[in-house]
Amino acid sequence: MKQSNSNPKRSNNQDTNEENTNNSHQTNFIRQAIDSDLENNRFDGRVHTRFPPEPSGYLHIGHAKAICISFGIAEDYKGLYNLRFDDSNPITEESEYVEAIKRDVHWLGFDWEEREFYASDYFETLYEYAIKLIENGKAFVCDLTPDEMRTYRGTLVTTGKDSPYRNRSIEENITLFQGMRNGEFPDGSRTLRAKIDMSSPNLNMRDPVMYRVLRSHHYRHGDNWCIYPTYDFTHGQSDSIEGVTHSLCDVQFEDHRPLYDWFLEALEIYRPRQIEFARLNLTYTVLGKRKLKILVEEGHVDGWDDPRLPTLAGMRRRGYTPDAIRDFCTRIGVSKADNLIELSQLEYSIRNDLNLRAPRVMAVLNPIKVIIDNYPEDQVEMLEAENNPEDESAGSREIPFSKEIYIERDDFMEDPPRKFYRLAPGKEVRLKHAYYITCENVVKDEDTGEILEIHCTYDPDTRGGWSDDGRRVQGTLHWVSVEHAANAEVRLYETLFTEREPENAADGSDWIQFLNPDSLEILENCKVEPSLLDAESESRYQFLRTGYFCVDSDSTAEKLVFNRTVPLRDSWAKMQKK
RNA sequence: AGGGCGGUGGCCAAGUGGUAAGGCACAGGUCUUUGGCACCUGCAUGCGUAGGUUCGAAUCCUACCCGCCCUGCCA
Repeated sequence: MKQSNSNPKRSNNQDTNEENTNNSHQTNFIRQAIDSDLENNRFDGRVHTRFPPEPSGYLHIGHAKAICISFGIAEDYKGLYNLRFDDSNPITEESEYVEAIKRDVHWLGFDWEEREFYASDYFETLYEYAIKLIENGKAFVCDLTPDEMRTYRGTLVTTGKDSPYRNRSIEENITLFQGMRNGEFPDGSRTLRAKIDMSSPNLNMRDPVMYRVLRSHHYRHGDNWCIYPTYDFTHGQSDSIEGVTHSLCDVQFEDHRPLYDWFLEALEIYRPRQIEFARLNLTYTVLGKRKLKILVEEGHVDGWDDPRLPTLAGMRRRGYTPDAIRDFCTRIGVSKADNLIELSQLEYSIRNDLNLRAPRVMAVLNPIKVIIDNYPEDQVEMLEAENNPEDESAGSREIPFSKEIYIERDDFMEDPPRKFYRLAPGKEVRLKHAYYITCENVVKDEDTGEILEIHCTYDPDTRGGWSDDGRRVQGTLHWVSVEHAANAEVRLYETLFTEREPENAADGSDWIQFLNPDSLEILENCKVEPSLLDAESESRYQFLRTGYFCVDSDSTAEKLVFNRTVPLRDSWAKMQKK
């Protein structure tokens, strides 16, 4: 019955497969730097990293890259990694984001154990650090307004000028800074600044702001503070406090590294090493907190977990697996060069993963009815179907077959072109797991000419899809029994943007104009095999011959809802385009 | 224009003076009860450009060109 198994060569390919997938020992410049630190015993043989998101938005695939780099390296080196919320700006931060970020990092498969930290928990220490710098004459309270400060800072090509408040006495600075903390001054009226060098070519070194007066409710510390430290005065010290060895971040912070080092040296505290890498860019989408936020808040998409979004929440809902995302991250590598990764690279990783784990199932997206004239009127046969040809342990199931079935409208053509291996008048095809059928005629709507039903005959000797006479058929179609079909809504997604680089398309123009009006197509009238009736939310399937789909959270027993994660590769479609 | 960082095939990316890994994409083929998967083959006489050093240069030197980032009391 079940044809003695497929290709024997398949099992021999394990080795090559292994090498291609297991890229975790790929080297890159960061690992080399760590290797060298290990050799020189720079951090007593420790490797300790961190991922420091600001809880002001959801994580996206670009963050996944950063997480995989920082946490992945720590895992490989048998080191430790911290999750630290960089929450020094109360205006944009919310605990909803904290929860979402934790959920997403866990989902990706990383466990930071008890090492969950909040930069805001270091506020008191940071304050003491600030006092210490003032006492050492390395920080001062400045009364310049934001506008004035901008003027004093100078430009890229001209040096800045010292603030007139730069030479206050230590005592006065202490008093004033305490006054700032005590709420004696209005928002924005004073800042605490590091006393570095107003003529530095690196603008970050031109007496950068360390503290600002800001009466804003902190999601974690309420109204305990009315001064908040800036990123520069928070990040490095947080790394230092936590004993991080390698602080891996985006290249945009390269210019901040001298300042990162300066604060730690001035404070005479432990100094981690910051190393920068290039952020991820992906074709046909935007990555970047503020842009994603605009898409969500202006209603261009349906929330942070809209399956069209490159957020981890959206990708999860779309059907992406953590393994696929991590595989993607290792495949794209790490360097400092600007990059723009092709979407096909991501799609490869998810197809590759789902091919091995997603059960096959039959679903007709655009149904057309087929009546098998010579099949007994009320007969129902249960036919065996393997669940996954790539995984024997997945077993098999039974699916009902009867006189009336649905097939895909695209699988029939009245006047087919050459090489159309599907159903057409007079042609014989195989119904997957079932029988060979031959098309005899079609019934059309007299007015519109639309095909209403297709009449076929079947060959009872081909049960299971095999013929003893060695006869071969050109094509194999998926189908669903009319009587047993379950109704489903299927959501098909295209890229969110029509441009490969929405941000760099027609120069200077607004990226949002390139939103793809066809990014979502809803098919209401899909017919799926009954085994799907008890499919759980987020479970993933391969709809035979069409793509990978997952059960959406909107799905109910009355109305199944599926999201298309990614279509199968389609060489027939490709051929037709030529 | 000042500073920082980059430039290896369509897209990523190894390469660290000894004669251009690998992946994705693409093209062709084998196999096939998924036009899927898998498998095979092809795909940089050249590493931003021009000079130089060397027996030998993507790797070293010089000059130039191009790209990205930096003028928030955001991170």
